[in-house]
Amino acid sequence: MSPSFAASLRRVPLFANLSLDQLDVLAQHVVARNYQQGAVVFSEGEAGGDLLIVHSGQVRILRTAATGRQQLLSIEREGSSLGEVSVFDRGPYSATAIALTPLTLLRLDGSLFRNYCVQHPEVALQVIGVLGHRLRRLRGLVEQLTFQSVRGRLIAYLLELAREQPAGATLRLAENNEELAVRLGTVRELVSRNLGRLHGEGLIRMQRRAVTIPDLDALRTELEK
Amino acid sequence: MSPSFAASLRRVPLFANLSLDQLDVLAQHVVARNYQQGAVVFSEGEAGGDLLIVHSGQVRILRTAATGRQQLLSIEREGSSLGEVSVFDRGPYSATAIALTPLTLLRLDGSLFRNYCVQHPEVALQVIGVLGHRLRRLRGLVEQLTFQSVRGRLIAYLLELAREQPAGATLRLAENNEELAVRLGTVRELVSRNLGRLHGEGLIRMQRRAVTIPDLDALRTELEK
DNA sequence: CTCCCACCGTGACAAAAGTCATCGCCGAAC
DNA sequence: GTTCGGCGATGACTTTTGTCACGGTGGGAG
Repeated sequence: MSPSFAASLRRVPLFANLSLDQLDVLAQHVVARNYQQGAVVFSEGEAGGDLLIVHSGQVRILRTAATGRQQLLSIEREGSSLGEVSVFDRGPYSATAIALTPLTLLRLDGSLFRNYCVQHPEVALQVIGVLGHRLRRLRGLVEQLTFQSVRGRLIAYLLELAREQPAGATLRLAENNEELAVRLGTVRELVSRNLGRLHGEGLIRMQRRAVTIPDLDALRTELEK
Repeated sequence: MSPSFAASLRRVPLFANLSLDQLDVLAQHVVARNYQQGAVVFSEGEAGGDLLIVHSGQVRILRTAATGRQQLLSIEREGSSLGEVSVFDRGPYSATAIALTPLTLLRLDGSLFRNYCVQHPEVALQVIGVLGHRLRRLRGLVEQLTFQSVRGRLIAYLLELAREQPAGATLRLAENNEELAVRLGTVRELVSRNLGRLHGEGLIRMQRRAVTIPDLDALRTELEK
């Protein structure tokens, strides 16, 4: 017997407006699949078509260049959905998805989901909401990439991390410099140098991968120029 | 008497699935407004909420930095819609819209349109389609910005223009270097220099603003490195 | 015809980004 | 304890990007 995924679907924003009964029905159409950490879930250009939902774990969504350089677009966690765009325009995936942790995805047939959206416009509106959110974030990324230096993007990211933390707390960089580089759209060395420079200037303190920001405002000011 | 805008609405992809009668109904709720060339339709951060439709003319959608530099996100023409994201999440506009030509926009009340999407899920699906398209384009932009030099982006743009032309034809640059810079996310001088360099290398021929590409493949190859 | 003015082109720098190679350190495996 | 491998730091350069300042030009307004 396959387990019921209704409980998992309940945590999916896309399905926020559905009743438990409705979730049960959907859950019966869902197929689970596991991925090892580092596994490629799908690649840019590949044909998509189904809706994927993160049941557990995290996925990196990124774009890859021929040179091997990568740019992180987002990280999707439990409850997030992937590949909605492909579901609706039936086009290929426009990015690559790689399991950041051990990962379980639920797959829902594309045409089934499309139909479901027609039958349940609330769900369609949620899809719109999710896409809208992505669009906003992506525009932010574009802005950072065109207007800010690597330094600026790094500072912005540190400030973002700091916002999720109690003020003054030391934050652990979960990623290594290579991953940070992918996030910021640059290369390892520049991350290293810029962290070093920020440290040298006293704007951050660092020991190992633990960062403290002695003066948030000073860092913020730095961002404006 | 206000004119009927049903004919105009017919050309809007969002409403592609609606009958003429339905369009007539919608048309009655629409308010037109004119803008001079160069006029700011809305600014980033401003509160939105209504759906805007390009009745005639063109709008530039762009993001602006504090320094005055700009990055073009898209150009919307007759039949395109603006501000869908704000309609559905009721957030502020995430970009600035500026009339590129004399412009007439139709405005449709946000909550009315949201309701309409619930009543007519086909319309909601079209919204999803439009947002999906934007997302794809924007990801392409992100890729260009992170992986390509100004030169590369310029070449890519020239090739894109060339694709819309009969092969071998000379293409007119409709934009001046300043506007090209905004499109490519850089500054005027770099556009000038890079065009000059491409010319010097024989990859393009230029007289005034008329560009010919003697060897498309040569230019394409150039892009890969 | 002449005078502007909007645009283009460029030289000269300064700063940032990216590449390559090398060194050192820490922690896990043996 | 020793070894090895992954990761971070960094020096030395090259290339690209961006800034400032000027000089030139062509086309429209008067």
